[in-house]
Amino acid sequence: MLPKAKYLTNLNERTIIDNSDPILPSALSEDDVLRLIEQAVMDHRLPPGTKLKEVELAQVFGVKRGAIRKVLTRLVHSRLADQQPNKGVTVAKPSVKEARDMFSARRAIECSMLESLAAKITAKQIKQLRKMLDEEQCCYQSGDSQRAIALSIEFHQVLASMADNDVMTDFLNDIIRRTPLIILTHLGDTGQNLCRNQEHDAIVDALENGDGEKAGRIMGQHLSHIENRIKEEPESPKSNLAALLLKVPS
Amino acid sequence: MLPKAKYLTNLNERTIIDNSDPILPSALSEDDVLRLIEQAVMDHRLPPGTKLKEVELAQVFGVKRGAIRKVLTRLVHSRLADQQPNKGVTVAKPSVKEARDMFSARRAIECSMLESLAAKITAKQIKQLRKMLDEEQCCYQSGDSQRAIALSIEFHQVLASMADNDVMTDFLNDIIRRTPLIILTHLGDTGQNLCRNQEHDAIVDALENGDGEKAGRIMGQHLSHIENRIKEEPESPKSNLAALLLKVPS
DNA sequence: ACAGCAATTATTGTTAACAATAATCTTCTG
DNA sequence: CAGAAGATTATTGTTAACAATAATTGCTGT
Repeated sequence: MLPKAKYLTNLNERTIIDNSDPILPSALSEDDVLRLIEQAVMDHRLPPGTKLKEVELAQVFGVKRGAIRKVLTRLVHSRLADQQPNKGVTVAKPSVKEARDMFSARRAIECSMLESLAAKITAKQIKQLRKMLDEEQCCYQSGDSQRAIALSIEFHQVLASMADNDVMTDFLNDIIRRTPLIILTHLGDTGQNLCRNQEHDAIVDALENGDGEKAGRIMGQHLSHIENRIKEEPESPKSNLAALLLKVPS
Repeated sequence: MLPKAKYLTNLNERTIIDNSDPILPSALSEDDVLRLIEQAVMDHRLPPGTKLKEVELAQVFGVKRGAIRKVLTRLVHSRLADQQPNKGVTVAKPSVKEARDMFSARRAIECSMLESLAAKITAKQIKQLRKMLDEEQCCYQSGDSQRAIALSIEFHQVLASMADNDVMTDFLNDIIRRTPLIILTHLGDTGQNLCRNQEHDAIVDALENGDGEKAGRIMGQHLSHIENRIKEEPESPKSNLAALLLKVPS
């Protein structure tokens, strides 16, 4: 028998990115690896709680363990993953409190950004935003909901970049990257789109009229709508477990 | 001649924490080292632009280089330090834009927190806040301005912890840790206290009355006052240099 | 003197081997 | 068979040696 293949030994049945061929298109940089993992988390391909083993990841991406180690450190620092000493790192499972805090933070940041943006937004930027929303609508109607959701998220990020506050933008992007984890752990992978398109439209309308206060108010409601859909849901694991355990033989 | 001392070889004249004796009270943990460096930055003992050499730090703290390496990574990630590949890491020098963005972010976050805090703050917490402010005032009058400034900063942090939003609190603490760098690079080490005590008092008053909107408004003004003192100042290095170089012999 | 160049030193970056810990499997005994 | 004790394997954590790069020094010729 031949020895095991060099790159794909020891993989679970769930591979993270792609296991069709030995993944070495060239050397993957540390940033590349980080982005690939982040994207996998955001795309729900890497569910909360998944163990991220160092050697396995190193083999998958064809990099040294040290590189993976640094990437994991960064993931932990941005709270996309949890680390327990000597036990490894797993993709994070945000609590409901954390979810609530994150939405509250988003409201504060995004409303503030909209108010400053309304005062300086250009016609060209309005046009760009409308184009994005049109494209998103197209994707929904043509059934490409994966891309539609991505565009819906990107809408918020583009707004942030237009507001031109790097500190807030970084923070917001951190939160946005963590939101899919909330959805997945507290709502399940129902695949429903989470942004209401007409609210995005209304935000752009308010911005066009220079009404930052109104834009902020709509954004606040918009985020609350998303948050409420999550808060309604019971905390699945515990309740399920309890229901199973307490089932008395009748 | 004896060989060089084991722990204090190769140190610059500016030692970072203390060079009075070989610093090995026991093993310093990674977190300890991080906190010591952060504190040194916040206390203006480690001015912006200072190079943080790995081996030197390792000797100072009596830890391995690998540990320092991880600490530096964390400092860079929280933007207290800048890293250039193959050139090492230096204490960060925030730009004026970054300073402006940071204050804007602080306004958004702290105002939002105050509004939610006002709705739920307890009499006991009010008492705790007033006690802090009294103590701060005492320190000023007794000349212990170092401690007074620390208390002034802590006031903001305690407000955040009372608001009980972990996501915002983490973010705010990051920003607060970075503010001393702004002060130092754009205003110089004038040692003036940067928070107006009477504004802190007014914030507590508004909180006690449950008037979150007013508390937030005062906080916004309060932060603007601090920010303006910085923005007034010209960007020292460039302008000074130009003034010196362009001085024509008359 | 001083610009250019080579050699040296200093500093950061990487890696493979080792150590420590946790998880899993085996065996043994009641 | 249950379950504890021990052995084995798997995984994470640390370190010292090496490599790569940048900064410094010293030299040389004009």
